[in-house]
Amino acid sequence: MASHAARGRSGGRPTLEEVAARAGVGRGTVSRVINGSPRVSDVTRAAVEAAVAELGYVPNPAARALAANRTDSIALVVPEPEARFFAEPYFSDMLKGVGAALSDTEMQLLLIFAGSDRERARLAQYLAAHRVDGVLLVSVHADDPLPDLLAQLEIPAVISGPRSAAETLPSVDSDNYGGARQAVEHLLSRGRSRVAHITGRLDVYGAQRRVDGYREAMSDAGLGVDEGLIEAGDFTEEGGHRAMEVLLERHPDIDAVFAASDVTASGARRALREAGRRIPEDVALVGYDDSAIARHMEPPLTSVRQPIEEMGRRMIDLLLTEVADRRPLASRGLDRRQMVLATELVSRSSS
Amino acid sequence: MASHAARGRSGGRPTLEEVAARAGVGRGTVSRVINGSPRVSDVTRAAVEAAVAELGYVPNPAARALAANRTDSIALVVPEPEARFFAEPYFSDMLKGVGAALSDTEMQLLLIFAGSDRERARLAQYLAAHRVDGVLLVSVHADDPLPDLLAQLEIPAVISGPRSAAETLPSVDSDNYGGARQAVEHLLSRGRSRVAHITGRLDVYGAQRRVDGYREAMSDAGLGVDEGLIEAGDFTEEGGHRAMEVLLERHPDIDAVFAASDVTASGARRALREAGRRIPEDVALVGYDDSAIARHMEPPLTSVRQPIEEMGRRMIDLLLTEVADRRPLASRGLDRRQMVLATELVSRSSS
DNA sequence: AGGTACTGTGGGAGCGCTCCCACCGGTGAT
DNA sequence: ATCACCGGTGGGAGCGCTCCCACAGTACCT
Repeated sequence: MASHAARGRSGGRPTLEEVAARAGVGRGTVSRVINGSPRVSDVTRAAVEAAVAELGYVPNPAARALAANRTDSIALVVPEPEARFFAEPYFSDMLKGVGAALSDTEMQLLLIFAGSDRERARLAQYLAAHRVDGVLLVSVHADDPLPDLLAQLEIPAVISGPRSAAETLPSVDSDNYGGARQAVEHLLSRGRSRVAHITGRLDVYGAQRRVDGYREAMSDAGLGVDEGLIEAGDFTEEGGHRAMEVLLERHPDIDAVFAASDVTASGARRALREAGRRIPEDVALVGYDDSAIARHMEPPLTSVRQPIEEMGRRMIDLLLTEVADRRPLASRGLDRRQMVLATELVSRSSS
Repeated sequence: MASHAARGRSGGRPTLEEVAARAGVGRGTVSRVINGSPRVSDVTRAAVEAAVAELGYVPNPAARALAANRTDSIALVVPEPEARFFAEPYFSDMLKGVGAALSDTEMQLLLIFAGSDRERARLAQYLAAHRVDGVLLVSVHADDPLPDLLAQLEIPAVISGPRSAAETLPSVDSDNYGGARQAVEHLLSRGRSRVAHITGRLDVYGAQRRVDGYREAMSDAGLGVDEGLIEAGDFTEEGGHRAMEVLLERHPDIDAVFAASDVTASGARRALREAGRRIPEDVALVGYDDSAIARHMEPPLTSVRQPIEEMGRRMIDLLLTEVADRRPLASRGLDRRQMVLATELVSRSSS
């Protein structure tokens, strides 16, 4: 009869109230069971769970969000046009790690692109409406206003790749400096000495750190730093190609290249081939990211592996902590909030 | 003073009520302005808009969802592992079209992968909670239970690529049959006659239709259909490679291949190269999708272009109509709900 | 015996909207 | 004048939850 009344009344989805009636308990108790509170006796819990199952009850997320003031979803914000998102394996790996970390959770992930001004305006609106409990920021440029907006709206955020050495947001990064050193030291250990570097976009802090690593590895090896061996790229294939052409023109005797990304290395490889250079006989090549591109290049590309999936997972960990701790910002320490993960050199036949 | 009271009371985000007080009107009126109802005088509207701007009011989506019983978001469901999503340009193009169509709207797009059983269970839960107003289904297999689940939950859905000739869901498709005919007729017009076909996954209706197109084009040309010239692929590079090997073994005299996707064609190309066949001199090759792969292949690949972005846009149109019309399903006609878009052959040097 | 404490429970209040009905005054038909 | 009607408006009710306070019951001290 209770069941009949419950089902009959609405014809639509059952509510908490109906489950409560069915189980012969109060609303509060059902809510406790649904939310896994320990303060419910086993008997009652079982009765409620039975009622939930019989009625096919599923909580209404809108009601929950309104009452509890949380959405149970977080956004992965990509401040790039979609095209780059698909082109660079970095993002798909990141998404994989994030997805994995989230699959144990009730949290829903939203993927938001903010490449164009229009998309950014939309995003701002979205955030202002507090449609997410937290934000994962990937690939942010130094002058991006997004972090400030987030701070102003008091939305917890974690950034991958700090914007500078003085990053205030919690961040997860790989050791760009160390990775670059590994790459250069590897090339030097192979007997190369005219090692060039094609950088990434220099408004990305990680790209700068790779340059630092390159410089110091060269200098520590007693080779000094020839600024002419450094040429700016932008993480794209085309940028790598162009930079390599410039470098070859300037220093035809280059015997090794450290490129700031695999995609960049792929462009460099093309330029090297066009110039009749053999890889690795004439010029050894090392990339960064250890993406699918590296494995499938001809010859297979030596590359610095960043634990990107792992980074994604760590970012989620940090973010969920931020979201859970709703303590005032000031009372929190900056202790465990900046993490740096080690890189690994994957040696293949290009070097 | 009103402003002071409004801001002072909560310290948090302003509410409709506070905007109303500030503008000296009732709640209902503010709601009307926010939602663009025409039943508001210009003077009042201006006053409300001013108050909204001054207070920086942004509607609370949770409250709105609860009261209005809609979420203003739709999901793009990809029943594939993420890897395939990134590997196949089909999805990124689709996403682009969908995103473009949605950018004029208040609707938010969610991207949901349902590759693993675990992800599917999550998705089912998500849909049961009615967290989206509608669903876009991409790349659905014939035996997928998702459409039934959606029907049962009464969630509007649009499918890209009908599951069969008797598809009941609204759908947007490209003319697979016609596209295949174009491809084959093109090869025949180039003087080829031993034309092989590497199919897609045959549990995808579109792949079947391409086979139909191939068969009828061959038969209409008076060449008859040699079943030995048809070999099943699965839309992957590896599948294309394998199928091509089989075909070459069976019919070494093949002089043309129509592959069911560019990725498949890429695999076929590799097998042809390995067998010492030149493209197009010995064997002409035509793909399907006109993706970036086709443009960058060597030699550039002739391919059938599907207007994927356009399909994405049309799907959104259909879906938004479904969502708006909340009429009982029975009272609706099936009239304009199945659309088929024309394909176009892009001729390049592989044929 | 009377506290005191704690577990388990019920249910009121309230989250911020939308929906809808009631109402006001002005207009045109009768 | 009378009435119907309509554009414009205010505000009550209610959406389905969570939060929290109140309170019954049991157990364990003094």
